[in-house]
Amino acid sequence: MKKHVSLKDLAKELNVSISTVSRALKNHPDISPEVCKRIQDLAHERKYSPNPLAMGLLKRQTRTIGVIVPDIVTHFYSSIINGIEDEAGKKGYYVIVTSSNESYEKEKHCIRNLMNLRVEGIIACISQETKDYSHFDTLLEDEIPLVFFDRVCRTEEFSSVVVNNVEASRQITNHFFQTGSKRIAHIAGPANLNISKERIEGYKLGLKDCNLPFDDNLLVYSNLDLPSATSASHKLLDLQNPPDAIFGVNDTVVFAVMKEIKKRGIRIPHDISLVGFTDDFHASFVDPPLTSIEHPTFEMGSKAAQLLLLQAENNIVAEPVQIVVDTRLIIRESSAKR
Amino acid sequence: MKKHVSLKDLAKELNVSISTVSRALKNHPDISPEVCKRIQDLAHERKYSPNPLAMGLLKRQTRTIGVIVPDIVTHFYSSIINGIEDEAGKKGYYVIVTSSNESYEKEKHCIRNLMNLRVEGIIACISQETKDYSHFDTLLEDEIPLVFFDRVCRTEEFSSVVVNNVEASRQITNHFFQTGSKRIAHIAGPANLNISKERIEGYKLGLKDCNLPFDDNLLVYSNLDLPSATSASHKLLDLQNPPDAIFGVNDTVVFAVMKEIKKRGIRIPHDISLVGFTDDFHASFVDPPLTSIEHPTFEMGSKAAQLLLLQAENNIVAEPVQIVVDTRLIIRESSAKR
DNA sequence: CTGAAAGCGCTAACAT
DNA sequence: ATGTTAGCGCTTTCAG
Repeated sequence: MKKHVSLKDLAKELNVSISTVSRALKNHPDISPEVCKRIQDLAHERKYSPNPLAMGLLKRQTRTIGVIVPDIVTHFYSSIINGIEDEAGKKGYYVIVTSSNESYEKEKHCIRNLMNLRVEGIIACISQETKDYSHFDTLLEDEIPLVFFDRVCRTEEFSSVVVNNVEASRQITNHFFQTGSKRIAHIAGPANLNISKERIEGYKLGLKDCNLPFDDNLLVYSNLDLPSATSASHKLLDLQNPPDAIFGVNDTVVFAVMKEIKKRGIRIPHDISLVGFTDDFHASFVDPPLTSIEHPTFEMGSKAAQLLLLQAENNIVAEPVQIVVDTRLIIRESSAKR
Repeated sequence: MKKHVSLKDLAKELNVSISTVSRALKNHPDISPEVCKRIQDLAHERKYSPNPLAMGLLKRQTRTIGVIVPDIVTHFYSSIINGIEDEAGKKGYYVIVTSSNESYEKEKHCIRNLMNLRVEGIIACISQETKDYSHFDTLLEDEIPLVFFDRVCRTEEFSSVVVNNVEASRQITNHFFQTGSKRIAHIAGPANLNISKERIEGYKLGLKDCNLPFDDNLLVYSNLDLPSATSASHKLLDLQNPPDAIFGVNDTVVFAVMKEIKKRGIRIPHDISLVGFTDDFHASFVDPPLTSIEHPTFEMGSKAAQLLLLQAENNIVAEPVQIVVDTRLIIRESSAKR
């Protein structure tokens, strides 16, 4: 790699001082127009660009923010990253994306890494394993802004961007009832996650709305991977009195359920209605097309970035706020019993 | 954001010089064991970590590599990014991911950005719009290693990781013939891309293998987005003598075709066999499950990173090599005519 | 064994 | 209007 041209190089070539060059490139009024032009021309010719490391060292800032996602290949996360990068890019920030792979240990590692890198803030979605939240203390201590999205914790201390989980799953439950389902089941995520708890709460509220009893057998827990979701669906389908409707904590889980249902020759939605939760890009391509809760992912990402950059740019840690974005139930054929 | 502790801070606290601290932390043999221990203990207590900006400035390296993808939400790319990050992480490099959004202008912008950031190398997949390749000259001039993957150019000058495109689409064509198809169509990508050209070449070779004539009407071009793919499928389905088999340049295109076919009540694979090309994670979830060419995406990413880091770490621009990874035809129901 | 000094590239206060 | 200097955090000669 060749050495990039520096102010010093330009200064030497033009027989002026480094500070003159520095000022000229910023159109400082003190510099005489001709000198200014000569310097700018040469800088342009030599393709000068300021060294961000030197600037960062001087200004004690890296113009970089870190992102921690449970995984990067799920459409939900990559789409949120898209929103984050868009917003950050507009403000001249770089984004370092790291993945916890749903592991608590890796999550801690990501934080340490990003802090060592001197990011000016972190946007995170906690891993499904994370039950202890003390690893975020260091951010508080060092006054590094942190914004959570989707899966959150310590919301009194950190800002967050979430969806109306309770309302959304209540809506799903009601939708099931309105389309003729009576035994509505829910495959929840890991019990420690707020999204799991809130979606369960909405589920129960929905049952109440419909005057349906809560049946213990119809609420099962699953980790957020295919094998776990498959075995969760076994639990439901093997019941003596199986459900006539299932909704899962997210689309990935529901895709697995769908596969299992088809394998058994059960018809969707005739025998069992099925609804997902994040409206993955592919929800409309599966067969039958999946009813799901549409998340404004890009917007969630850009909002989280806005929240973060507001703090990073002003070098403050603001009072925590929580932005709740609205979702929308997209009704497709998987729940069209009637 | 609080100031991170520096060597200077530690030195002051212990009444020693900065250089002593620096040496102690590296277990330099010159430093007396007790002093060494005292320093290391304090450093640990104060959570000292070296400032990467200062190090980078000194060593003229950022330990950062840049990635340019056409988009980040497509599973193919996010999975490759996964492989890149894994490999880079192991070697202590950070990864900055940027997206061209399939735009030539944005691609140029990404390169400029990454170079200004002083990345030590770039891994790129060119956008569908890119027909002129001179924007990569600057990398050559500055001797910054560049590795292409999937969609490549200037392979005499830059290393690359690609798949056996010709062979794979030849295999698809033969598979169609063997399962009873006679009028085999191909939806190709933009004509400027190597992947389009090579897949067309394999298609033609496959036809020859099967003694099938090449029919101009059965080869249509599409951009790599849903609307364009939809209109391409119209062209094929509206033919007086429509095809009985279609394969597309990638899965995204084929998903769009599938939707269109279903809308018209045509049966897959009974009336038309369908085959994709990247074996997107979701290929097995659509209905019917999609036959496709499985790409070892994670491996492609890590191989590209290996190729790049070998150069970055040794600060050389090596002789270009091309790694061709093998793909595998995964036969599912969308092409199971018999 | 330890410290002082220079320099990586840059800015800004302080000369001139 | 331009130059000099100090310092951001670190390593590495060179002195002692």
